[in-house]
Amino acid sequence: MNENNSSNVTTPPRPLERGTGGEAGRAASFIEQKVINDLAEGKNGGRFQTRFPPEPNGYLHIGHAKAIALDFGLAKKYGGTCNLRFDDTNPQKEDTEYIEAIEQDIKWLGFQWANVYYASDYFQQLWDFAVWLIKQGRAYVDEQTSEQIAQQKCTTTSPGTNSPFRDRPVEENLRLFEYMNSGKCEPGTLVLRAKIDMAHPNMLFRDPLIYRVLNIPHLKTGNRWNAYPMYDFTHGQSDYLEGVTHSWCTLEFVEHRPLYDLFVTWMREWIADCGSQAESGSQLSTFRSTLVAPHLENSQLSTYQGPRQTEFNKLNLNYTLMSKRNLLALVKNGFVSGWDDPRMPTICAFRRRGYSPESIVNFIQKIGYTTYDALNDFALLESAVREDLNQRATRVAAVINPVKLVITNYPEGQVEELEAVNNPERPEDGTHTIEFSRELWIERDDFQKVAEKKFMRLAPGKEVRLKNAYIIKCDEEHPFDEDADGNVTTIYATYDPETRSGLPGADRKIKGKTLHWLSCGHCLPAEVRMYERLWQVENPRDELARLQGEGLSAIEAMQQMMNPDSLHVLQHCYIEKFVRDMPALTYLQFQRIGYFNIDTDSTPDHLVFNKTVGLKS
RNA sequence: UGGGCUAUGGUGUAAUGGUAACACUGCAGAUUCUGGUCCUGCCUUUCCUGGUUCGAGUCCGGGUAGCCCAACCA
Repeated sequence: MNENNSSNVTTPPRPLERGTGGEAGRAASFIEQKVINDLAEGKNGGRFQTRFPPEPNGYLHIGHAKAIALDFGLAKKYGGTCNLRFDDTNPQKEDTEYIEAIEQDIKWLGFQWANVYYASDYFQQLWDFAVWLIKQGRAYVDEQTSEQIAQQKCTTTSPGTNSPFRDRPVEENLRLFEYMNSGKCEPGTLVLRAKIDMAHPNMLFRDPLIYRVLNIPHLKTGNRWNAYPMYDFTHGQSDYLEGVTHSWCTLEFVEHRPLYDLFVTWMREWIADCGSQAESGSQLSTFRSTLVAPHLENSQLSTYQGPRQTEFNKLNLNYTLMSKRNLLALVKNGFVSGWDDPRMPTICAFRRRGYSPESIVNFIQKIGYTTYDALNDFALLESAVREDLNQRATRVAAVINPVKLVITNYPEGQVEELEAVNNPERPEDGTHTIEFSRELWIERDDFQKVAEKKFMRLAPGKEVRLKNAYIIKCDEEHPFDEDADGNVTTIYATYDPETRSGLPGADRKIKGKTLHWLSCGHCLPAEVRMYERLWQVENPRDELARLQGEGLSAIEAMQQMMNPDSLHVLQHCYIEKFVRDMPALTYLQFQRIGYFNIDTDSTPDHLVFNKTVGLKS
């Protein structure tokens, strides 16, 4: 190999500002402002703790990246801690596959958790708390069907009515709650409900279900539990038990906040009550430190004011469907090749597609955090990825729609080694060698039999420069061969030996542009996968709802919205030998075409590339 | 026929009662051995309506529009 070949073919990640907003010139979001204020006021003794709480029921998508950048990003920026907590309260949808993928994606994005917790870690405390609520007369076992319960909750516009089981005696409630968890209780027959207000304007307060029977083994707790707590009865309490100070979530949870606060308040009462029944002060202290935020010092516990939920707008992107449920349907129905199909909005898909983690995080910074339900233009994301890849991608020549070009005055059998810059944005990345010879591949699009008005590339009698090589001129007498259908099969040109890049004669100015090219005898065949948007409608979320409202199934609606041309596999492409042994996911720029990366399917004997995003044109 | 949240150029975001700005998109130009990058310029903005105030995008009232809530999902 040539000495010029640079050793750092894969460009190392640039050091990057990881703060969430607040960089020079950028105002802090309202969320960040609250953190700044809380810390300035010395709330929670100056302690600051967040959590990222995914349910392990699917892969993370770019919407999660927005939450991740906030939860982890602000914790890091302001000296707090962020824990990863799996909200694993529904064993019917959860899988360890997802747990591993979620951890991998968070790390890939460049963030670190302090601890990994599971909501299921607190099942015992939640159970004990529920028992206490029953004893307090604040919870009861209902044995109506879900339809009956729904009917009694009534509609958003009119008050509900009480369950006939609302005033069941405490002893009976305790017995039935125990039975719910026995494994003998038929799922769907009994639920535990909090006794609040069936006429409350907030539907969530109409005696919410807090425990249901599933009789399904749990990833973490196995067969220990058969009755499982619901989200609203778990989330705030988990935050509290962990010592979370700032609990951030998306806007659809705004009306959950009063319930969140209520259950946290009740839990404080329960803990205080347990404490008052303890026999001595030291036991109380022991009890508190075991139960509440075990990692916290007593002094930190004493200043802990409890978690505060704040909501921000989730990420919506045009031409993108984000909900995990629908992404799962795409995978299950084979509409895409998997969770990491490069057309998916998942983190793993963006990784495979060639997006850098920095570009995703930068995009998140740019769109910010507000309480407005925005629909972001995908161009904002593409601009972020181009900005980052322009700095780091290794430039190579690839011809994706080849046509043969013969340099008629170049000696047959002669081969020259020329120098190509790896990245003009980073001279320190060095150069590599390319071969020039009589027969070359160029892009079919770079030649026109009769040049259009603004066409500045190759055409009969016209001059262009071949990148890093010579100025050539297309023959006027016999410029090309064509087949019976008029397709050009070979183009003929002559080169000007004085104009080789680096020679004095190379400075000659010509009208034509600079073309990329490959020597036929010195390049490799390649498969290139070109992607377009998966959806043809700008707002798939709303359109899906609309079509389903018209009676279509989700599958039918998705088929109707899907872009039939979202994937083009180009089998007969050529690329420089330079890339042959580069690792999968290497960031590349195919000069004059776009940013590409090496697919995870690629092998040295069968190179496969994904189009990340095109160059601006 | 209830409750909650929201409204600033085509898109997103800022302006914390005091000159409406930044990025993206689009258009035009300059430079260019990538029709890329870099550089220059341009286009386009406070939902409506009352009020408070010396002064309102910002505060208040009334409209209008959009989103969320009637899962044994999270």
